[in-house]
Amino acid sequence: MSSRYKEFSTLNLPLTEAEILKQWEQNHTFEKSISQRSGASPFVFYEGPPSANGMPGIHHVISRTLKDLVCRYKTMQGYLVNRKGGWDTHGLPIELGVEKELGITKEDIGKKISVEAYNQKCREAVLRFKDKWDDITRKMGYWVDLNDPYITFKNEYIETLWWLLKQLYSKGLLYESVSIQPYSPAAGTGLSSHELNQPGTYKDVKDTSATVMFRALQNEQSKFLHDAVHGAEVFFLAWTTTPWTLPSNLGLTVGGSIDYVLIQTKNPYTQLPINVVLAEKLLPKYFKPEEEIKEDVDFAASQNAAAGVTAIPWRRVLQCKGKALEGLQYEQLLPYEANSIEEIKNITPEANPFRILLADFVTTEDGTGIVHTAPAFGADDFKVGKKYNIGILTMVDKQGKFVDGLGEFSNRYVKNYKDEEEFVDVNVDIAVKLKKENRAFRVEKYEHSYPHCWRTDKPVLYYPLDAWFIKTTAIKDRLVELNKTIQWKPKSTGEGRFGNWLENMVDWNLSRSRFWGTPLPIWKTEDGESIKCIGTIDELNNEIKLANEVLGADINKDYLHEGILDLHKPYVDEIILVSDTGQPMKRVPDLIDVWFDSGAMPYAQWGLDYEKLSTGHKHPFKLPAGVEKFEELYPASFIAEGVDQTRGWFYTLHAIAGLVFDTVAYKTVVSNGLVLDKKGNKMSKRWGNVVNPFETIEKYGADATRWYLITNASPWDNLKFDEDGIKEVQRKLFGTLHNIYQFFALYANVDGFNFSEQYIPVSERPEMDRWILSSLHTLIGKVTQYYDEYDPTQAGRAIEDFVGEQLSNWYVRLCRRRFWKGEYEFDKICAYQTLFESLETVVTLMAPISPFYTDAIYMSLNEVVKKGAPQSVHHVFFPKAEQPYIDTDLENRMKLAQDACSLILSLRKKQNIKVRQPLQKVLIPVLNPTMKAGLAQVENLIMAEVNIKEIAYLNPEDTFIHKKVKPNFVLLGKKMGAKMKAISTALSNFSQEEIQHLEMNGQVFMSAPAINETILLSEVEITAEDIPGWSVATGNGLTVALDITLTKDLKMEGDAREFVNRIQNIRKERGFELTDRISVTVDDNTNLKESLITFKNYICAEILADNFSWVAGLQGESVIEVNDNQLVVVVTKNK
RNA sequence: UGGUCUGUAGCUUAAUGGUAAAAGCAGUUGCCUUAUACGCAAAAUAGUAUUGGUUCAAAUCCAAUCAGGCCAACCA
Repeated sequence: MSSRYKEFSTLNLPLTEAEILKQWEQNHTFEKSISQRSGASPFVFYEGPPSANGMPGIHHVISRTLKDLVCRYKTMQGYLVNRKGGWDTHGLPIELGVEKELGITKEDIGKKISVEAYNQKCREAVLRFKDKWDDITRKMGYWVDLNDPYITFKNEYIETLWWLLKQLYSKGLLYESVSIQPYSPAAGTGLSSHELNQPGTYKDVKDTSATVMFRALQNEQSKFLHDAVHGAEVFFLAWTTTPWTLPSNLGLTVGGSIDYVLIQTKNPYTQLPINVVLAEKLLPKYFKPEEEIKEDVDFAASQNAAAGVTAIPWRRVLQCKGKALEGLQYEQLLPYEANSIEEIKNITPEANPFRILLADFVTTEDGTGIVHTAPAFGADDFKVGKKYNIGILTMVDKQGKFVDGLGEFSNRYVKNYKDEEEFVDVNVDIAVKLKKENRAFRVEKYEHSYPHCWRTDKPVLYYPLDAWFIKTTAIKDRLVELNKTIQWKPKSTGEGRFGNWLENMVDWNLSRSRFWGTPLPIWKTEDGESIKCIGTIDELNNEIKLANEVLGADINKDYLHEGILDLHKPYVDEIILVSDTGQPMKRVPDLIDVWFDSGAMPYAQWGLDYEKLSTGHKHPFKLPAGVEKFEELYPASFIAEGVDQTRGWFYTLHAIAGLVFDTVAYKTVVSNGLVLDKKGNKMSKRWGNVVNPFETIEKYGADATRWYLITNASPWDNLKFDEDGIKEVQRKLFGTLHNIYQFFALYANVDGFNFSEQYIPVSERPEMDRWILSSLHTLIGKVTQYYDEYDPTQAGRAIEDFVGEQLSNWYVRLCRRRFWKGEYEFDKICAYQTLFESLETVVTLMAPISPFYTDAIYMSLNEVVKKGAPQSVHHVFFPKAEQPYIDTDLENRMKLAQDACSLILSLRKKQNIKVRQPLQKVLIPVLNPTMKAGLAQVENLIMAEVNIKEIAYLNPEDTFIHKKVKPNFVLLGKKMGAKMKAISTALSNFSQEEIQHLEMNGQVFMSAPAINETILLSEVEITAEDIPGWSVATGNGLTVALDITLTKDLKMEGDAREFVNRIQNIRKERGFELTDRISVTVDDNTNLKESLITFKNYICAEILADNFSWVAGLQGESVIEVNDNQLVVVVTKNK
């Protein structure tokens, strides 16, 4: 135990942090913070795994600070908070990175490089920046266990994923279906949404668009249409920008509540009379108002109109809602062998195509309000097509050309995918054919933005691809219900963004056709009749042997002895299983969505426990030492990530937990906003405005950075990152704290204070001490509440205010003398104990947010004062707000004193009178006895602080003061409502007599016609406004008047004080110790002699002078100036 | 395009629907110190993106618009 408090030189956060970090590592401070809580109730935290294949950025620092501070706080609250780290290691970004590095594309994999070698590369790339991540984790002070992290590419991890998938499969929640995905025929590959979001993907192109006519079948259901036009043909108009999808058409979709009209008109190309149906709102797009005909005329007669006449007369015949059209049938537009009804039924036996369907995605913005629906080539089309079971036709192959059996269009590319010079756009030919057949109503070029493949620059198609899905929609309602039990910060993300997402959820498309990821554990026979879903490695190994036994010789021969060693491609794909009927089964080549990896982390981080598995345990997962039940680790009490994870991790965690275990995965989730640059732009490498967290931490320290990130904006708001903000935190908060500590250490070392004296009960301490301790405990209460509400921003701001305003600027400043004056006895000990306690407590409150410097102070304090204190601030229990300490009245009257001082100082400033110059008197009007009593208790303080000799009070009944009255709007507003305006005006016009009357009687009846109400004294606020004839200042309901007369005595005292100040400066300049005694000699020839002699005793006491003498014509090195008088002095240190 | 969040002094943030919109930073002026120019004080700076509405009372509630962020999409 040291006997002296460590005294630091100037504040150097980065240096201090490095030392603390070393100590933490030597003393295993983090590990102990957990082991010390063993047996305590757990607070479960999940670490969202970062991907270590890129450099960490400042945005990682903010979300990790948030996680860290909650975990530290909960630890201090007495919980056991385990923090297992993890790494996300699969996924597209990693693959793309490797492809870029190797200079290859997806198509080259398996050709130029084997899948085995490629995956090996990925495995190496995955943890490329692990060192950097580990480094930032250390340096920023993020406490997480990185010794035993979960890693998503490990077999045990993948195995758990398989087990989960098998649970889903067994419940019938995992199924294969077709999904419509972006596909690049030129590159021969599907595109991920990530690839589609590359810049420049969407380009404006001009395409041939056609409004085409589908002929309605005449039957009972369509009678109302045909009757309206005397049995003539009726056509549905539909618009498309992709005529090549027309041979695959199987339906027409309308909006149920949209108004449609039947129009009698002529085909502009053939001039034949026709009747068409389209949305009423879109009539102006096709017909001119002036050409509308109201009466029933013979349209066929106008057929012979002169050539060149472009007018298209039209007439409304009938109007109906889309709902009325539902189920109407129409004739196939472009029938060929390949898309005959027999072929359609071949693919989908129960198909019932060529009907009108209802869906709510139909709008009346474009086209005709009737949407041509080809289920193969649009996600919406597919969805509505499936609902109505209209089948599916894919008349375009994977190269992007029409299939055989489409007549003249067979084998033609639908877009110029091969860069043919003679390319003739098949879309134009289709349009021409339809024009000739009286099936096109309008054909034109249409410019729109359309996605293109980023590799080949060719247009992308939406194409049906086989995929495996998780039937999340099956438990949609349950997921919505469970979500309501989750505490979201901010609330709106949970209710709005996440809630909406759940409401509009679709099944989870799990398939990815990539190479580096968790393989889908599903094997199928060639004919697809038989399917096996594998749940564990053991199960797979048994199946491997079984297949070898049944199918014979070479099957799985490499995997017979040790079983499978790596669950990745290509090995899993080499394994052939056998069906119950003896057929060989191959694995479905897909990988699963990486989001399943991270969403399954609550289970997979532990791995499967075979023993529990064999007994059918509900949670067959391994458990870390000391944990008895899985329930101690699940669900999470708290998780936090960026708001961009809403549809990512937050969703997959929620979905998997709901699907497999019917619970939530987390009880509280904080989604933090993004970090923008100081102009509010998103940080991106392209803009070069990315902030390097290493540099920031090195420059300003992790503590200041963390504090800034947390207190500048609420975590869920976006943060505009500005270095100047960190500087300010460093300077203001940490600088101030540092000075307070330094001040304490300096004097405590002089006096040898080490808290060995008995703890002095608060009630016995001086008012100032009771005040700061009361404020401190009020602060503890606030901070605890804010932390508990996951609102560290408010907690931090409250602490900042306390440290800066209360502790430093008021308590320490006013109490300085107590530390250096007088003997080491009661008052001094009180001061030390109080300041010690305040410092220790305040660093404890701050510790979760900025863990380093607070620990440095904590340790320094307790190196001298070891009251059996724990080794680190992170091991102590969070302070509790103790009611006995809290004295609200005291805090209020101190506030009064602070306000009074502030006002008096502002008056001094106005009059240009220095604080060192004493003044005689200040006048304060008091409005009620409470105020007077309060002020009276702090008047000594005020007088000392502003250097005034006396305070006089003006009583309420004193007519000397000008008062003003105004309503208390909160109270009166509710009661008076509409009369408020009149009351407010009337009150402001009150005379001084009326106000006094109100004060004496406690109420007043206002008889103005619009009011007629009695107003109570408690319902108004009376303020003193002015004291005629005095120099006054008003603020915060307080008024002060200053007597600025300078008497001779005051003047002399002022001189003395100035003199003291100059001598103190000399002491400091010469580097004297605080306790050194001195002798002072002053030149006899000065106007100040009278002042100095009068106050000689005071002066000597202040400057610790034993001798004070006068010499005429003194020569010396020090010439000082006191109130415009030059003066030579000689100061010498006494031996 | 849809959903959602945000918009307050030059900048960063405050303000249970309650009436001269509060701070800090930067700039200006002056000042203190046996902890502190990393400090203290003063003056100045906005009428709360816009437009309407509800209300005795709106930065705050409602609607629309505009701008920005995020998420999802881009489908005829």
